[in-house]
Amino acid sequence: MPRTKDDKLEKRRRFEILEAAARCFVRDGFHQASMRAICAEAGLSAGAVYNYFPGKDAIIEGMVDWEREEIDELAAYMRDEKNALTAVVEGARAMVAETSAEDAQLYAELIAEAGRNDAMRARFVEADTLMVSLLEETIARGQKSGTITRRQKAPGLARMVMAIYEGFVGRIGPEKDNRSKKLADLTAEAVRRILQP
Amino acid sequence: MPRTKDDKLEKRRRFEILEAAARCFVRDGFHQASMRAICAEAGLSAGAVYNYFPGKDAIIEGMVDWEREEIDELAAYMRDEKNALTAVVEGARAMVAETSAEDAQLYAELIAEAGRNDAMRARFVEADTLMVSLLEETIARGQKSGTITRRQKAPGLARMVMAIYEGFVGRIGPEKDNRSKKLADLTAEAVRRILQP
DNA sequence: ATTGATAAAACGAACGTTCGTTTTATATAT
DNA sequence: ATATATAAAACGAACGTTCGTTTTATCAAT
Repeated sequence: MPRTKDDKLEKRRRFEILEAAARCFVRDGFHQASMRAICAEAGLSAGAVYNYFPGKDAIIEGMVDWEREEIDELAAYMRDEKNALTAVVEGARAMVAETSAEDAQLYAELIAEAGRNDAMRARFVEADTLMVSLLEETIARGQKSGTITRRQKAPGLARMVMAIYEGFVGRIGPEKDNRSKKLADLTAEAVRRILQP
Repeated sequence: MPRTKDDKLEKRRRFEILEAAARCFVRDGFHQASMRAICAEAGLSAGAVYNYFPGKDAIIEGMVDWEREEIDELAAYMRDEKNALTAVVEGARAMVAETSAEDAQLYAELIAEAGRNDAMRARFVEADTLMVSLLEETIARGQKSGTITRRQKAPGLARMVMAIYEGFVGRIGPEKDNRSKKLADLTAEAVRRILQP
């Protein structure tokens, strides 16, 4: 009898490879990290890794999808929070607070890559649009209930919030003071100033 | 008797090579752009290029210094403008308005590279610190004269402005609406909301 | 015995860089 | 003026390495 294929094992292996690759990418960048290094980090041989992914590009593309999961979590939180202003302000704070230096670096790599790799761009813009839509929706809700200013339309406000959030994530790198709580507080404060009536 | 060395030519050639390299880097990224492609783009042979730069790393590092020049221009404008609030708001607007899609892409590459290349990091942080200091100084001036809110200290406000500016530069990529005037207007509006009393 | 998973070795292609050579331009000597 | 000497500038083939990937051999489990 043949050895039976174990789906659980396959999922776990794929995830382990992606995690190992992420560590390599943070350290060396997408195109300086070698497949050899990724295989070594995953504790597997080249042949094994190529059984789980068709090539390096597929591994790189796998990095984008993690972002989607975070957005889904954020969406769940923001839709549960009744006060729309609080939802956006605390959502932004949490997103910055939960971003490690490694996450920020990987995110920077993704942005750079999305600018010139069509497959990555498509996935990245998709996630971005989802995020902006979520913000617009929540902000419009707040404008209706009066907790958020009506002096600017929701799409414009959403883009401001998005810029602030991404801008502060970008600042995790240069700021030597690594306590991201400070940055998260500033994020929340800035978003609140933008949105409050 | 020998031909004398032409300093003018040397400066110009170096600049031409950096410009050619920038086009390649925008198209392919720092580590996917080959020296061959850069040489071809510059219209020179490999040997010629290596007469002007010791290697690829030196060319990559040359990219950072352009940022410094922009900051110096901004500093000149902000120090001339008497109204500190106007200086910061319009400075931020101009910086976003004058950033092309190619500039934004190159900037994204720089950020990613600075995160893992020590030489680049040092140059990048230096420019970043200069920019934050300029903002702090101008904001403090505005707080003294009363055109800028005193509810938050200058360092915090400076970091908010910085995040907004960089956040909107980052949005040049994902936003399909390429007219950056819209983004520049949003930038100015957001900065004004953060700073006004 | 047969099948799938893994390891290890090997592949051609492309990389950054080097270096011996050729071309180009100019200052002097005739 | 012309010819010559000389250094700057550019060329481009070739180097050794390393890349992503493929092939081959071995192991473990049915």
